[in-house]
Amino acid sequence: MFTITPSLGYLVASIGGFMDATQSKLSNRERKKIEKRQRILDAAIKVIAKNGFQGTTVAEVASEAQVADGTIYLYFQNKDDLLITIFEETMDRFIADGVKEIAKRTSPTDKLRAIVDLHLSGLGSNEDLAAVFQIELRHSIHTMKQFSQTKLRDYFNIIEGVIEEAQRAGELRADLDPWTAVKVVFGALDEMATNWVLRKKEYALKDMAAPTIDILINGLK
Amino acid sequence: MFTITPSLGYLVASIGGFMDATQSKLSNRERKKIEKRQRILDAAIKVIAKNGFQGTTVAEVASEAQVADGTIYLYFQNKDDLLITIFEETMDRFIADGVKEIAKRTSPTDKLRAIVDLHLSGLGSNEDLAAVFQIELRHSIHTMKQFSQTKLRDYFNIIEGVIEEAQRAGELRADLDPWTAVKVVFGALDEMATNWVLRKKEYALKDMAAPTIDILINGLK
Amino acid sequence: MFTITPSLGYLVASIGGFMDATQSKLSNRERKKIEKRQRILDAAIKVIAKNGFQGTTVAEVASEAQVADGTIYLYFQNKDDLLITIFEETMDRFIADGVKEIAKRTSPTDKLRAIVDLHLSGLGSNEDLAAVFQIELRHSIHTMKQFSQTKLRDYFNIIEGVIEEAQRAGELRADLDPWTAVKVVFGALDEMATNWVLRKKEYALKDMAAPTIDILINGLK
Amino acid sequence: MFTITPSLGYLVASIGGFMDATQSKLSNRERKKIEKRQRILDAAIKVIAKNGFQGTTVAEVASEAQVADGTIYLYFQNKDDLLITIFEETMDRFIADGVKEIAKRTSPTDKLRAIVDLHLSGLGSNEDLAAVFQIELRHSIHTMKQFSQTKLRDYFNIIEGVIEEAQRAGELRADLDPWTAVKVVFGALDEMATNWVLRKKEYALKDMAAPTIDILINGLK
DNA sequence: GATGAATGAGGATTCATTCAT
DNA sequence: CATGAATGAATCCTCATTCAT
Repeated sequence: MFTITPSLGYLVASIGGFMDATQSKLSNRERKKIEKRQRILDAAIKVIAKNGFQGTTVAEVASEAQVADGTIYLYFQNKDDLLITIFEETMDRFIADGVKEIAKRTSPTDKLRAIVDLHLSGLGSNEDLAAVFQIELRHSIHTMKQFSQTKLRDYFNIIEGVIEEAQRAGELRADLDPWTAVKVVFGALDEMATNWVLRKKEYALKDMAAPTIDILINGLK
Repeated sequence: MFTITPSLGYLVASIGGFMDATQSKLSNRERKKIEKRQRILDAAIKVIAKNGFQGTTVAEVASEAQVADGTIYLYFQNKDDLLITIFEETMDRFIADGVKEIAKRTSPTDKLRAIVDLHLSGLGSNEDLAAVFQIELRHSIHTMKQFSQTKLRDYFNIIEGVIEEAQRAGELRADLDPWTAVKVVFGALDEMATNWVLRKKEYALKDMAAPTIDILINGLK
Repeated sequence: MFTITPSLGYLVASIGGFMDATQSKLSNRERKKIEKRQRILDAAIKVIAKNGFQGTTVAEVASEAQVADGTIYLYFQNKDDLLITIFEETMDRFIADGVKEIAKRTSPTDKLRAIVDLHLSGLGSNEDLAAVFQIELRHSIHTMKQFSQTKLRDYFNIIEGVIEEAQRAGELRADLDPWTAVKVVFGALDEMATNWVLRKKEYALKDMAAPTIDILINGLK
Repeated sequence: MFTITPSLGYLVASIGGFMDATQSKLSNRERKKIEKRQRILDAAIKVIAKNGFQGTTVAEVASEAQVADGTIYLYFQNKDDLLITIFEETMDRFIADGVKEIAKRTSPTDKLRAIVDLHLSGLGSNEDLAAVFQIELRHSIHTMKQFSQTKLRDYFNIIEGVIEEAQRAGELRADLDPWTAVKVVFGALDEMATNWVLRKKEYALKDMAAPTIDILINGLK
């Protein structure tokens, strides 16, 4: 049976907490702040997707978000923090969704299918976010020291957990190193997404889910 | 039998010519220029791998190459050109090597094995080059308009050719779209390399060749 | 009677509008911006007069104006724009003054006298501005493509209008091509000014008005 | 009778010497050097006319003259020296021609006519030279300290001599300050030339000689 | 809280000049 | 004599960040 690794436990909890916060009753002032914060994040995603992170000026994000330059700094520590926040909040959502979908299924192979589906449909539904994720973040993970690779590792852990479970259940070859298998799976998904971004999205990313799953499960079987 | 696609023919020829040129008799002055050019490129790879492309100053490349700042501009049009040249010359070498190795083999599956081997050993033998390739270039392909994706497409074409050949020979499933298969293969290789770079190379990249081939060929079979 | 040519009408209007704007109630912030802008322009005139346009660094203008380097770029697009603005705003003032003085007089010969007077006293009252006008601008009109010769043409048109009026009134020879006469008049004024600048102003420029008028009117009579 | 002012005497002598030098028998090597020097000067005039002095690179002059960059420095001290030489040698020719033509005529008014003719036809026959003279040199006289204004003064002296002679002969008004008259004359000629250069030479400059003389002599009469 | 004017450090690039060949 | 590769000082401009209003 698949169990959430300890390192993921806090996530579910914290996300839950976050959710609660947004749903609880907020004063008008607080609601406006949260909305403005989100407007800035959305503006950042849009602008970074177009110009790249380094090519993006704080001024342009501010303009796109319809706030003053200085306002950005009331919500984020600096330009880097903007990117880090985009990454972390999106990963939180991804991981939470992944955990939830996995919990719904019993067959490990189905769980793997669900991950592939979620990954590609999640990125495929927001072109700008996909561009930021596939291009800008990869870059920053390498450059920025502060960049938490924790979230990424969490995501990998989920996939690994599913694969190990499938191996134990006899649905996938047991002789494979699970970590290598994770990389092949993630690599295939990642390349699908990157390619889709670079090719300017001539097709729907989620349509690539079925053939990808086909090859992967076959290869791992 | 695998045949070099027309679009690749010129490459082999031009590289051959280039090789001849470097081996032919050169004046002292010409030899020095070629050496200095290479010294600058090597310095650029080293510095870009460490600081990222945007984080790299021309002055630092010059200093690393032990030339004056202005000298860089005698050999390259601008900072971008440095990156583009690194990409194109490396790809030329990769593609030429790939074409050569493929020509040596008759079994399509062996050809695929050779590609995986070459890809991972090629990047695994030069850590800095790998970092530039996996991180900085991916980023620049997205941002820079001038970036020729031709070389990348050439490389993809080679892989695609091998896969189609294998399908025709009955060694791989014929029902798969070759282009999707190419992406899965390239994606897996790419992720292996990126992961190796981000994980700071705790292991030898070429050692990942065997298990990767295993999964891929199995999945495509 | 002298009538403002259509192409000049907008000028008078716009200058009027501009004047109104500066006199209307402005917030403190707006007033400061206008003052700072003018301080930069004055600094630029001073420094360019001393070192020439190419010999002038943006840093020196900033230092003279007691602002940061970057501040220059909040008010002007680039270094060229600084020179163009000096030219255009000064010409606007010149032309507006000219039009006003001409309107006050009825005798065409008097109008010509007024132009000569204004031209020489205008330049003679600000040594630095004169240097920029006689030396640096002449150069830039030739080099910079963006340089609007419109203002200069406007000024020429005013002189031409007066000369034609004088010819119609029988005060000046009617057999002369007005355009040639304009060049002789402007040439004389221009040379007076240039000479004064190059000779380091050993005399008052406006004192040259009377003898210049004498020769010109005599020659055109 | 017109007499060469003392300050001009040396000129005629030195020019004579120069002439002799070029006409005397020269070794092949010496002839080639002189030719190369002239090729560089001509190239400089052409390039400076197109790009302005500051916009001109030594490399471009060298390329236009079909010599190596370093060769320029075998013939001229530095970039400035190139411009100064163009000015001085051209002025020498102008002044020598002027002196010669004046000597041929007896009527002071005719002498003035000759000066105007020579000035405009001299500049009008070489567009590039005219551009350099009217635009670039004016600028450099102001900026460069090393710039000898002696030659210009010599030229002015010639015109002044003719005007004084004409006044003594009763052909021109005696009440005018000759120096002012010189400026008006030179100013008119100069403006004609500058205007011709800036207007991209839509007409022949020498055709402006007659109407200009008309106004000037009338005005001075 | 929000603004946006001001700052000034930082970096790519140019080009006159030199000098080894 | 001539070459042209190499130098490196010099400068325009950008933009993240601050802070007075």
